Amino acid sequence: MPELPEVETIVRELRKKLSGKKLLRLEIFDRRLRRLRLPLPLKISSVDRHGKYIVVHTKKGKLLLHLRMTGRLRFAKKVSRAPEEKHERARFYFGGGVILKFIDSRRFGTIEWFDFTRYKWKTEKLPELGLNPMKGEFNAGSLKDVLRLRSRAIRSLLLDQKIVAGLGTIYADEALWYAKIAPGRKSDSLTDAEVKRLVASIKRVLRLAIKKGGTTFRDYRKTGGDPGGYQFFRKVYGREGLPCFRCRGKIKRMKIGGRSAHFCPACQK
DNA sequence: CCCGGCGCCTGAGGGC
DNA sequence: TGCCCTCAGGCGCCGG
Repeated sequence: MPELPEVETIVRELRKKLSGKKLLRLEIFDRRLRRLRLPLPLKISSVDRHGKYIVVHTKKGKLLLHLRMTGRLRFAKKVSRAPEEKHERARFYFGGGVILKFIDSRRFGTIEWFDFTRYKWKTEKLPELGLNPMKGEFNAGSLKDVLRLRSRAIRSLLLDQKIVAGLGTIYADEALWYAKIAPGRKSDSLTDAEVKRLVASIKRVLRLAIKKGGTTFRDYRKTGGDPGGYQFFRKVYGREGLPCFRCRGKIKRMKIGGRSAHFCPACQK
């Protein structure tokens, strides 16, 4: 599941390879993407991340990609005419013989084009996002403010992209473990000290995961096909029944808000 | 407005 | 070995 660190890793690779290049041609293999139309050719000015969205900037508009669950981007040198991999959904051809494949077995991934001439008066279509955890705007004060407005399980709030942009199941669980906060705690019950720990924990785990190139649990790969490395540093995600690295308690898995959360009941309070 | 629940999808994995 | 069932989970949408 690509979350902020995985998307950031991909964005950095795309930025390096695509900045200044021209997108010449687009091939669509999946009916779900058939409505996508681009004013080609398009010169790529830069590549950015917004939460879990990949944003490709051009003068004419923005291309928004979301990998959802199983989406992958893979650079290729030479390709045959038909889709080469089982789940190749689209293919981008750039100048200089650079080819980028969009592969997505579950088909939840999206590619959207926001044309500047049109989206100026249709801004409501752009995804609405909460605090950016990699920026200074994300601090104990700002997080406390949004957490106090609600009374839901903290785990559910952390997954809400309108509250904090970029966390998914893996890093929400990891951050709560570092902060020693139980995932089921009501958001408005957190003390100032706990919110402070949570902010530090989120920043810490995201930074480490970016440094490791993300978590490869199943589908995620970098654009060259290599796996990330954070899975070797995991504290709770996917460690059900194994001993807690902090207190030796047994890691538990529990449904919270319909999604399974991993945590240590002994040391997360 | 807010929240919980469902649907979208397909492959993996468990039970028998 | 093979079949069937459940589960995985980001996010949009719907309805209470």
